Amino acid sequence: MPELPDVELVRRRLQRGIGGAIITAAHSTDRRVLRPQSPSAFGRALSGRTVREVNRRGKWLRILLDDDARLFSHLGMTGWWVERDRDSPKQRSERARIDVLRNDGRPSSVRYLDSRRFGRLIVAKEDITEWRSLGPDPLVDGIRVQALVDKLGRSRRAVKEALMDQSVLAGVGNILATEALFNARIDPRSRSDALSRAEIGKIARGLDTALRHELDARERAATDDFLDVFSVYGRAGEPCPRCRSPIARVVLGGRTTTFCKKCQIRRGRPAARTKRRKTRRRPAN
DNA sequence: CTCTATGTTTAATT
DNA sequence: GAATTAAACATAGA
Repeated sequence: MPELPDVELVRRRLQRGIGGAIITAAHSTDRRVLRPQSPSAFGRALSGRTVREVNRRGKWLRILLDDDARLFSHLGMTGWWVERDRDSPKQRSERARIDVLRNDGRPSSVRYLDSRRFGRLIVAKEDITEWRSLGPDPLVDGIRVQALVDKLGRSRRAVKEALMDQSVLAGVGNILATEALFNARIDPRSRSDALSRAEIGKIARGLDTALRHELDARERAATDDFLDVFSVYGRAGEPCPRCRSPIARVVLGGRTTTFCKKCQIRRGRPAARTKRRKTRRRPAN
């Protein structure tokens, strides 16, 4: 579930649950999620510390501690944090837990759930490269059209692939990019550097609209379940909500992309590439 | 059984 | 070198 709106919701939840609290215990034994750190380092770095604040940039969360150490959390594809009673049993997908004593005196516990384990937990003394190399965050920094023009105008990739580049705008994933381009009425296969300034302005607006719509839906949702509040994402074959023509499906940058061929305008095509012989790589076994 | 999935990194290829 | 691509990671659900 994690794209920017989901991660922002999780940030607020963590801030409420453990912001200002003393960590009484922290455990994780999952070497996949902790890669490449040792499970003992996780507990050692967190236990006894006080949580100063919980921040977010793009899809990364940062939990700042009183000794200036910090825990970074990326949710991958299926990661999620939940607040539970301290004695609440471990779920199958639980990969880590942090138990705290809040300053209102109430004990609490947050659990990291992640069935596929694409997510990561990283303890560090300073900001990690993955965090520092993120582009501007649409909520934290706002979306500046000129910055987008500078970046998109220099890329020859399909505009949707460029939008999902975390150094262009942090937090834009497959859903947001798909929805933003539908709102902007621009074909996701358009060559990024073929777009006019006005069109990039429309993408910025479309992104802002999609972002607020999803954040709003997340805020009022009663559960953590996947929310289907999208115009075209996941709707291949269904009628376009604007013109009723069937929604098309293509693959860009390895990700399923849906759009309306009728009302999303194409601006140039991706760079011509020489045909390539079909080759098969043997799986690393 | 097959196919798909909200993300990122890595190795291979142009 | 850069840029682009498919595959890999691991699991659940339809």
